[in-house]
Amino acid sequence: MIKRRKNPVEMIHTEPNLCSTDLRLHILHGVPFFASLEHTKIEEINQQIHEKGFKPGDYLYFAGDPADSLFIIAEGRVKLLRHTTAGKDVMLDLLIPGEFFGGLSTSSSSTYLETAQALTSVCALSISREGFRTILNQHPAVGIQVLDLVAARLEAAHDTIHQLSAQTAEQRIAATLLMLAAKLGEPHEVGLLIQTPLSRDELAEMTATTPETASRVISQFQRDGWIATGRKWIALIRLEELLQTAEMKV
Amino acid sequence: MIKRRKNPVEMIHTEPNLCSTDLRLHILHGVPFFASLEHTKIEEINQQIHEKGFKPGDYLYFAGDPADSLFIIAEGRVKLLRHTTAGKDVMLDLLIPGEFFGGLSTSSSSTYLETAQALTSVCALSISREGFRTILNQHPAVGIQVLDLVAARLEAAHDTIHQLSAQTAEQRIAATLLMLAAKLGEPHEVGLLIQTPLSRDELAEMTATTPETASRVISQFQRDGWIATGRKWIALIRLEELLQTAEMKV
DNA sequence: GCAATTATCTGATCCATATCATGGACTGAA
DNA sequence: TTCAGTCCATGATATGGATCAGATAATTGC
Repeated sequence: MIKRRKNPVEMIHTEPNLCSTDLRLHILHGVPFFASLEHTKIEEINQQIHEKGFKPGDYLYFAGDPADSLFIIAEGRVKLLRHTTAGKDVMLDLLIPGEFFGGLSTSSSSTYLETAQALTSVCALSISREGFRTILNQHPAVGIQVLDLVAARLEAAHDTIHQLSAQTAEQRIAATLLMLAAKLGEPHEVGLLIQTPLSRDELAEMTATTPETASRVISQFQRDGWIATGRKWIALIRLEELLQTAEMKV
Repeated sequence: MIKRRKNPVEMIHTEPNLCSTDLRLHILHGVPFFASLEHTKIEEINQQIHEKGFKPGDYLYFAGDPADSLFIIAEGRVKLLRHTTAGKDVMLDLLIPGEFFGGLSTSSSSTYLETAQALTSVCALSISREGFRTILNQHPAVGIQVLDLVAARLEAAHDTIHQLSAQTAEQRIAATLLMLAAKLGEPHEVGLLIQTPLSRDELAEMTATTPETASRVISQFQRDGWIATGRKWIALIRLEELLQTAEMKV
């Protein structure tokens, strides 16, 4: 019987409301769509940026709130959720430092459609929609890079629609683990560790399954030796087998 | 027993390769992201545009083809498909005149991820990716409008993910009929006619169901008096009941 | 006008996963 | 160290929809 290990996921320790100026500038420089800007431009942008800290479980905003700000994660992890009227949550994205979310809603939709919730301690930077629009007008190269990133998200959403339409729960879970490892994976003695807290509930939210189904599949993957896992953590060991499962013909 | 009617959907008669210059300029003026450009600019853009005609069933391009052009539909209807290895098609979008598709793939994906297929006779305009990028660089307002349109598509894709994750086949079909009526609906004596050829197979492709399930649900909606339907056509009669079905708690 | 083909409808059966329930293990606070 | 709360694992049962099959109706081509 495989003995469960202590949770190897590092809990990110950010004091709420403690984003240093150095961290902000470091993050802003690292944001892909500002990469084409000069240092002085980024410092100008920094003047328009607000910052806020959140504890795990805190909500950055709710669906239905006025969509007046764009957010960028400086530290921590955030999930974007849509709620059903039956109370079931669907996780649309798990975001990491440097990623933006929130105020891209078009003018025809003046409220947030998703809810943003902190998975860990989070420091988030925000800029008003007007401020962001001004940057887009003044710097076409920024607009093109944002367009490329949103187009890439649209392709990823189409991947998900494809999976949900034609794949089994096991295939979707295998594919999701591989996607998370590509995004958040860190080599660790237990395997390629997905470096974020990840409960069976959250995995179910991402794969259109229930916690019970996620638990059955994850347990089977562990018995097969493909992953190592415990409470709120998963590390991949046999990526090749997971890849074959994800791509298997139905 | 409800007697089936002759197909009220008008078959669009476009001679392949016969987009008049008038039609081209009319369409280019109507494209939302060119709305901010002056007439002389649009005529300049018209110089870079190629046109091509397609018969129903023809493929504009296949998944895996080099992604070198952006397309705009001048006339007709096009569907975007992703194929599974098991041969099941998933329809991601049904596009109408004025809508663009194709060459927004980011540089990390140099081939088309979807297949584009003509549902009717189609006249399509195309411009190279380089040409389109030049327009974006020269006209920031165009880039911002394209960004808004792609962001709106991302929201629609998230809607679909939400539906696929948490709704029944009947709810998804009701929601899809309403979406199609909002996009393509024309008042007709049979009801609000979805003005495109639409078989049970195609409806199944859009709703992650099978043609048999689509047929059962559509027959039930007709028996309930909510729609009128026949071979390859559907008209909505009781939109309120369909809306309630789509939003019903699971 | 008729035959062939295509599209739709309906029935029977099967299955993947949800639902409901229970027990065990781990974590954190007192 | 203990206990309450949370998370996970597993079993039994129910169900929505897929699969397979056959019949009927509409359309198209000769």
